[in-house]
Amino acid sequence: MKIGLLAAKTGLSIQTIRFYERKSLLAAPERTASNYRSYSEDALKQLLFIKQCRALDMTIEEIKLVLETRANPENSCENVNTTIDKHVDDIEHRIAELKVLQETLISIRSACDHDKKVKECGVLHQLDSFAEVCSSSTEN
Amino acid sequence: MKIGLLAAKTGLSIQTIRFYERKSLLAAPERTASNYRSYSEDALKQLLFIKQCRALDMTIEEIKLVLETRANPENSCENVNTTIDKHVDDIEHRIAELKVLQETLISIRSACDHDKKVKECGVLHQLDSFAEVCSSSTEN
DNA sequence: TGTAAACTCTATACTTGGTATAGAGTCAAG
DNA sequence: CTTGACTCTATACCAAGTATAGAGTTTACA
Repeated sequence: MKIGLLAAKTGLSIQTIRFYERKSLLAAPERTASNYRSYSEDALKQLLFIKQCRALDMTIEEIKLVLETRANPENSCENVNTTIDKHVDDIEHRIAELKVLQETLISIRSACDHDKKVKECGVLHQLDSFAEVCSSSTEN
Repeated sequence: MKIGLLAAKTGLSIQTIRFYERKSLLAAPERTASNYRSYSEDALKQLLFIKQCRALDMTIEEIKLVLETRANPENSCENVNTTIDKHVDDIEHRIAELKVLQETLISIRSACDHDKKVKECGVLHQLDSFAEVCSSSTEN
């Protein structure tokens, strides 16, 4: 099958498929006489696997590692599990960071309830205050 | 003050300061006879303000908007508040997405408790299953 | 058979928020 | 007077794609 059909079947864009090939996530396929890429069913399955991994927010390097491991059925799957575990950890950290951020933003936002002028805006004053504190502390 | 001192005072790198200038977040400063950038205290305050906004994960475009609004004390602060509100919303969405992701990953991870071989690894089978489902459904 | 639309090819530039480098010029201390 | 620290511009790089130009190919329809 040609790249357009593969793109339609996977829901990925043509450029993304070529991008994955460049990144060695997907083996370079056969070419027709006119130099068009010609894909097998295996390529389709591989792409769907990759898409699933990307949906789990794994990086291309992580996916590459998983694919390499998967390629040999006798391999230990240890580093696949390690990759997933690390990934779970990363996301946990990110969620924690975003929660702190969220609270900070909500607290700042509460400083200006109504539509005021810039000079009276509590939000802007809050954003400023950090700058002032740091500025004076560096003047020592 | 020269850029190295400004970098030390703000905790930003020299390249980042020049980058903000290129992005018009920071006005181009005076230059010395030898073409070195020469910054005022106001530039320091502005940079700390920007740093605070970046710590809140605001984009450069968002910060630019806030800075422009802030520049005129008689302006309404409405769009500053709108920016913060939108930002809170964005983060909320992102947290929700990450939570779903986290659950999916943990569920997948639970499919392989011990260090097995690739062919027996429940994690890999889970990652595969999505591909198989999609693959067969596109064969209709 | 002609031709126009739809498809594919490569190569390149753009995005965000910086970071890192090369190669050149400048300044201060010993 | 030279060495080291500083600064300058310009350029390339990162992730994970997206978008474009300009050329060649295939398919459909008249």
